Amino acid sequence: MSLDLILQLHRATHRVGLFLAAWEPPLGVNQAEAHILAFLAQAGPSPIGAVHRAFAHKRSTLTGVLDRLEAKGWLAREAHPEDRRSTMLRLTPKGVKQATRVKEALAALGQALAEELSPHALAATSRCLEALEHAAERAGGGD
Amino acid sequence: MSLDLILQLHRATHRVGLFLAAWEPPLGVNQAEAHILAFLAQAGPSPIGAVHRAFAHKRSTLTGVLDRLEAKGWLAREAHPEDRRSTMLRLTPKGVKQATRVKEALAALGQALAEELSPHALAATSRCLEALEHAAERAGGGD
DNA sequence: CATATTTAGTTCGAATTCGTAATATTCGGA
DNA sequence: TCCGAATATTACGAATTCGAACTAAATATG
Repeated sequence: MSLDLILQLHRATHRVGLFLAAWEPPLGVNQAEAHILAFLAQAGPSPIGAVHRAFAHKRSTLTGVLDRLEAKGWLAREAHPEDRRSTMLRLTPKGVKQATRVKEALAALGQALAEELSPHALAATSRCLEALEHAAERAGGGD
Repeated sequence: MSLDLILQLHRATHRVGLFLAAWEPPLGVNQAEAHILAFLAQAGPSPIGAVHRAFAHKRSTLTGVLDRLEAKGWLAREAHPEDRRSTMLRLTPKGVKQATRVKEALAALGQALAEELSPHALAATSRCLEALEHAAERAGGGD
């Protein structure tokens, strides 16, 4: 049953957090911060809303996470050129360096995963997670 | 790349939380509590260690969650018949009722998911998540 | 043009989770 | 029997997340 799948999803997410926490030398970021660094490194400068949609954090939670990353000097809030309500996020050079370390850790996890699963299986999982997101969103989780 | 997969995993987990929070009538539990109720309903009376392994919460966190569930009258801590260090968790009748509601919500999500994906795809995802858990655990996330 | 609604983001207090250390009890093996 | 490991609790401050109210800017509506 897919009840198990949901519980498994939760467990796997926790385990990824433990994995990142155990990385040597320590990354110095928690899971939320790590993911946002990785996202910005990949997507380039992005409005806050894009990050919000990418992770489905509460907005207030996201503000706090961004505050911390900014305080560490890893990202900067800039004016959005086309919408003065909005804020652009850009990694600083130090932030890029930090994001690289996070990506190394995630890549190592991906490597370990790739040894056990075929690319086809990974792609199938990605599609399934996407379907899960859509299903959850449609059925009520709209923020 | 599987970097995306990890980010996607995080996003999907959050969306499940939003889905549960939006369920009507409100479940009255947060995600951690909901999952533990569902787990116990499915597994039957279980030692705390089993729940800990099932979700990879910090032990101190788990103690707090169990305290709340016990305070609400949904579960009881009982002596373990074979190991007097350990504690068995058993849902009360009220807890069973509550767990049923949680399972209905999760089943609805599973239903929405099943409309988009084949059982085969769901099974493949389950295997992939399992591999991810093992990979993360081996590579450093041992608690 | 004036007003209402929507969208983007922050603030702040409360609830939750975490990290760590200390304690107690019991199990299992040498 | 004795000692190390395992199971769980407690305590408590710190860090994180959340919920609700709020500001400000853009957009829609009449």
